[in-house]
Amino acid sequence: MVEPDLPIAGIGIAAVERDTGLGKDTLRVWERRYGFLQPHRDAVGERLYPAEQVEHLRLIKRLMDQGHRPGALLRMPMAELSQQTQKSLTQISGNDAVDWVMPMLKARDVDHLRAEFSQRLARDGLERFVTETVPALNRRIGDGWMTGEIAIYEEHLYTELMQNQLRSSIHALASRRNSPHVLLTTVKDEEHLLGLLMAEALLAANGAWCLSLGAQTPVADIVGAATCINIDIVALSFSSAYPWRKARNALVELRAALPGDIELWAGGAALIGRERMLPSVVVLDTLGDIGSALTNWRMRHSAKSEAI
Amino acid sequence: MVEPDLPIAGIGIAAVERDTGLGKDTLRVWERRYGFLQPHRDAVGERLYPAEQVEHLRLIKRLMDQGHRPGALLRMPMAELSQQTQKSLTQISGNDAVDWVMPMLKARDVDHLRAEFSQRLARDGLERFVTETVPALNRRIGDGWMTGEIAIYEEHLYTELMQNQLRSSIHALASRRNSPHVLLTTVKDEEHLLGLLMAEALLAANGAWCLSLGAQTPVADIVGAATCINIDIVALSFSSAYPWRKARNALVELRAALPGDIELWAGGAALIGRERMLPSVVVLDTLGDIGSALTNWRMRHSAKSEAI
DNA sequence: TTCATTGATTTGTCCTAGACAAACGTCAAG
DNA sequence: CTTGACGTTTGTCTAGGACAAATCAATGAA
Repeated sequence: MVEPDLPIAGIGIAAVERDTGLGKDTLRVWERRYGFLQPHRDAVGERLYPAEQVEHLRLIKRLMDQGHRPGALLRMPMAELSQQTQKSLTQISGNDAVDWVMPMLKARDVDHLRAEFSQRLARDGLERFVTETVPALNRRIGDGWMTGEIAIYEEHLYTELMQNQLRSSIHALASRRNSPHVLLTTVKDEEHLLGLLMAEALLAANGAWCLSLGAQTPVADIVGAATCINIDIVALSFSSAYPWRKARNALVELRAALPGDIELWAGGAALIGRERMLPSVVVLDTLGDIGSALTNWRMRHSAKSEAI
Repeated sequence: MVEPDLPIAGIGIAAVERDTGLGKDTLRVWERRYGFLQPHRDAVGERLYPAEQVEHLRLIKRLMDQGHRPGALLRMPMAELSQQTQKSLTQISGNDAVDWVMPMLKARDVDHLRAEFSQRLARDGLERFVTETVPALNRRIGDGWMTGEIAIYEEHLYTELMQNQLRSSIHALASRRNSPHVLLTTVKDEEHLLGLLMAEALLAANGAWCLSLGAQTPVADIVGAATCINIDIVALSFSSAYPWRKARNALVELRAALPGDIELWAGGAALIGRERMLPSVVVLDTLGDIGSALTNWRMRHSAKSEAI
């Protein structure tokens, strides 16, 4: 009876929300206010977005994540938009040091990718690998996705392989004495684990005792876990795709719910440049700050325990 | 200027969605239809949910995930609700062989848990560990959560530790010749990774070359990846919480989209006893079937390649 | 019995349009 | 250069109506 997969006119609004990260309400209000994007309607009057409009929306989202404001972008025709993206690309790449990843990914050469990751990690050391190589690779992959150079599942594949690499590195590390117990996780709707794993790797490499709860832990659970397991620091990661407003709300809520003697550390692209708006939260602008933040913690902590 | 943290009357609807996983629309329509949960309103008329109502909602969500229907739960008072949870677990437990896990979990003794997992794995071997110990532990943990014996984050904690254990075991294994290339993942809305990892561990232990894409890969991406990476078998996992009808639809859709020479294997509690309804899909009733299914594949495959 | 089909009910999601406040850009004054 | 006031932009909330997908209950067929 149900025989779909006719030449479909588009995808529903929920699917667009999932694919682009733009809320349903936002999509509807853009349409109402700016007359921007008139999706088709199905027999019942529900919106059906054709693939090219979704692509358009993803471009816009990407530029918004880089700091552009919606108002301007929405009035821009598609051509000018891709021109904008080109501009933002050129300032990044040009880093030939990571271009080796693309051919391997295109060739789906999983075994060689794994080997290359291991080799570079062994050669450069975990700290340099995580602070330099991995971010460069991430950017290269992100660009490749933007330009259509690689497909979505290839990005997915890269992420999965890198996560495994990091996990096994972390597993091999032991914690030092006089080091904080750190609880790592992400909040609801933030499912990017890669940034969290990178942070965990650096923390572990610096001797911290780490416990990751994985992605999307409810606030109440974070508080429960942190207070019961004798945790010193709760660390959260927010990817660039995460709306800054939601991140702030989550952090404020968590800070209020957490005992005062447990520190709250947060990092990720979504928070860069917003430190001033988050009092009583330690905002780490870059991965490199983790090391010094840990040193700082140790100093404060040893001073305090000596004082007692 | 912004000075929150007065004795707050509750949290906003977006925060409730984040914490409970129930959609905003759903929360509003429940209120309209069943008069269920009348949250306070702030000065602007926006909903403010007190903590106890959020707790109530989470209990309901939990029971819904176990297959109960909303209609009944929403009319039930809080007391009867917790009674329900009690009932559904007495039919299980009674396995003392895994009771050691509870005290450790209650004591948040992470280091000892890790050690205990490693030790049992080394003693019993990966195959027996995955087919016997882990399922028994999973059941024990599930019961403990239902009885309120352990908190949600403790379950979360257990899952995370066990996943890490399995991942590092898998990492140490190499694939044999004359073994299939297997792509593992779950479909949209199925986020339980533990079952998938258990399957991957068994496959890898039997010499298969495994590639996991993690959870919730879109069907189109699965097909794209499988056809490009020279995959022999696509393996999917469905937890007991997943509606079996949705699982069937996903499998049928995937089977149709996948080239005929790629096999489709599926397993998990959601599929038990439904094999007959899924022609041209290899349904694995128990984890123990994986070994024989692999042997079977090897026989068929070596026979075929000799025939050529 | 066991399995598929039909019809009634439940339940989640989408629709419209109005409203408001937080975030941001701009300009002026210290 | 920084700080504060003001206007604009922009996301999210609210309301009730509507529909279709999922599920339950009962029926008929193998």
